[in-house]
Amino acid sequence: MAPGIRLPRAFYARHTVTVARDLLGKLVVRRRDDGTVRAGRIVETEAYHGPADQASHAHRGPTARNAPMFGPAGVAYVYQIYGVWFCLNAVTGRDRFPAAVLVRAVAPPGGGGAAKDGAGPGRLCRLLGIDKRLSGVDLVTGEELWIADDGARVPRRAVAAGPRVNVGYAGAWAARPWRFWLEGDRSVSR
DNA sequence: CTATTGATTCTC
DNA sequence: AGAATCAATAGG
Repeated sequence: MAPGIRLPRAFYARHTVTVARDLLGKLVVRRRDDGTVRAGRIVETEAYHGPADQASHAHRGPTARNAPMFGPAGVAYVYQIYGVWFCLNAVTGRDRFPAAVLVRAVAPPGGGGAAKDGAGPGRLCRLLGIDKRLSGVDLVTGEELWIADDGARVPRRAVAAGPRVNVGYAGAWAARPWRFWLEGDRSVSR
């Protein structure tokens, strides 16, 4: 069993941007089918908020792929991009309001290990063995994937904010400072 | 900077 | 049905 206390549904059921900031420093915990457990500390996130957010997959309404975003908070939304990479999101906000936080990068727990392995949303999913079978699983009650708080404190000044990446098509929404990361962490994507 | 890659989504 | 689109990444 990995260290820490699993985040409750109330953690996710807040404003997307608040959840994105608060997820920094938390642990993504993945239990694989063979029973082994892997974890990574979140060092970078992005917020996606509502049907009006042009950068969000939910902007064009519900589809088979983004259905979890329209459900209750505390559920995983995993999708495949460019045919190759998976990206992990945590659904946030009110039930039926499409919002989620993209986990963009994790650091190997314990500080050691290769920092590059968790830098970037695609690499993090490869590291933790996350694929789209995990889309729609409940992060609060599920046994395969959840997010935990091990008590690590994140100083306010260690958190940096800026525009989201690779969403240039989103017009004015692309400029919103809805990406958060831990300043100076080697695992933050670039 | 470009190539890759295939599920998902858009347009007939 | 076929065409266009990507919440990336690796390699020049």
